Order: sequence, then structure tokens, then C-alpha cells
Amino acid sequence: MLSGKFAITIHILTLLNKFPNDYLSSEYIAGSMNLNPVLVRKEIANLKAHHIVESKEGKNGGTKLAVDSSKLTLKEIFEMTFETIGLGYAKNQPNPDCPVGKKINQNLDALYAEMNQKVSTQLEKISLEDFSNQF
Amino acid sequence: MLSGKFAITIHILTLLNKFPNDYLSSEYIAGSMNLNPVLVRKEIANLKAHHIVESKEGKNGGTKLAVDSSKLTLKEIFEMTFETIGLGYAKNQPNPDCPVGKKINQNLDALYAEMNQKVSTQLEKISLEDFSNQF
DNA sequence: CATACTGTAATAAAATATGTTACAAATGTA
DNA sequence: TACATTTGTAACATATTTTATTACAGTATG
Repeated sequence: MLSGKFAITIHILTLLNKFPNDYLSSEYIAGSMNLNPVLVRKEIANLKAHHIVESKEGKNGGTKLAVDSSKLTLKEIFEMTFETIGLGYAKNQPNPDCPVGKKINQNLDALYAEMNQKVSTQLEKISLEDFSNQF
Repeated sequence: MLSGKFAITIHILTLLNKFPNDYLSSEYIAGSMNLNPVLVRKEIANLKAHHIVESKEGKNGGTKLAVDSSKLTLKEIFEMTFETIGLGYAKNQPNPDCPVGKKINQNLDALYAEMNQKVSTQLEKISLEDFSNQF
């Protein structure tokens, strides 16, 4: 399922990478993205669970990169944000008495799996540092 | 933007390919997918606009493939359903005073364009006939 | 001990996707 | 001709998902 999670997460990480010595507050990050700070904190919670960032509570607290940005790839970010590439499914359970209906989702799954593989292969070649250097 | 359009469309086309000599009704197709016939007709309208199918109104009417299924690729279906691969954008306009905010969408666009290219290259290798033969 | 943060839950609002109803127009057939 | 069946399409309704807001307990700093 698609959403802005990947985009938000990569934006956060790019900012953190630009200020590697500071703890940035969610308020500050949200300001750069024009987004609600709570949403930023939610994505940061996810990054923390994956040990990509560390954060400090309390006054002057905030978040900071905890890994080497040249070693973190966009593929990992993609996976951490639970994203997958796909072109959807007919939402309803297709008719199991129809030979097409019975196997359609299975065949779409296989197709989407191949697509994910291709995309992953490509995202794996790009590090956070690479991405960040474009700015 | 993602939705089930691609999945619905490919299901319709697979069915039409299985019965190349019949005009299938939207009611029948919808039955195989367990979906509302109006939604099927909407996707068919799109297929008609691209001259992939032809349909006949009135009694005993329905829809029928109008192209050679060995020549129609999944890439074309992908493009006809207006789908693109992407990992989203932070929905709000990012802050233009921030060097990251100012360029983030542009850089994401470039990344997604590459991803689309990879996926298209792969989908181009698969014809409707190939897909249909899996059933 | 006041202040400025994080963390998180609960709720609300907005956007998007899906489903339904309705009906005019077309076409085959009794 | 009259009837039944089907497409085409618009208008509306519902459901689902995303995004935003509010609220507040807990934690560190000075």
C-alpha cells in the first residue's frame, strides 16, 4: 500500500544527514516539510525501532542519525516504511468457481514480486549519502 | 496513484482473451470478479477509448477483444490505467526556504522516474497472451 | 521548578476509492 | 411493434485510508 511514508522518512533522514552533529526537534523537521510534528514523530519512532536514528527526550532533545549515511541504502528505507510496489488487487474476493478468478491474485502476486525485486535492486544502489548529496 | 484499476483491467482482458469469440456482458465479467458491473463498464470505457476492446450495445451485447493478445503488453495496460510507480510525496508543499524542502519533490520525481522505467521495461516483456496462459 | 522536548493515544477531518441507483439509448427477437 | 436485455453515463452514497489535531504523561536541561 502506498502513502507518503517513504517520502516523509527520506526527507527526515536527509535533514538529519545535513546536520549530523545536532539533535533536531520534530517541530523543526516538521517546519521544513510543512507537516504535522506528530506525523514526524511517528516516522521517527519507526526509524528508532530500526536503530537508524537515536533521540533524546526533554529540553533540547531531538533526533540524530545513528548510522553511517554512506551505508544506509534507499532499499532499506523502502522496506522500513513497509512499502511495496504493486498495481493493486480487485478488492473483492474473486469468484473461486471461475478459473481466472481463482488464480488472479496469485498471478498478480507473482508479477508484483518481480517488480519489487527490480525496484529493490535499483534502490539498493543508492545510499542516503548519495541522495543527500543531490541537495 | 495506486488503485485496483490495473488489476481490474487485466482481469477483464484475461477473461475476454479466454472467450475470444464471444461478447461478454459486464454482468458476467463482474460475476467472475465479484465486483459491481458499473465499475467493470467504467474500465471497459477506458479500454474502448484505447481501441483495445469493442463492445456492442443492446440485447446480447457485450465486450470483446479487438487486438491480438500476443501483441498487447502489460506495459500498455499499465499506462492505460494511468498507473505510475512511486513511493509518494509529503502531501504538503514543503518549505521553500529550506534547501532540502526546496528540492525534495524534484529529487523524488527523478528517483520515481527511474523506477518506472525499470518496471516498464519488465512489463513490456509480458504480453496479455503470456499472462493469460498462466490460467 | 519552569521550560522544552519526546512518546503515544484518541479523535477528527479530509481525501480517495468503491459501490449503488437510476435511467436513456441501443439492439435483438417474439 | 412491444418487450427484454444490455451498454453508457451521471449522480449520489458508503467505506476505507491518509493526514491532522488535541491532549497529556514522562523526561531532561538549566
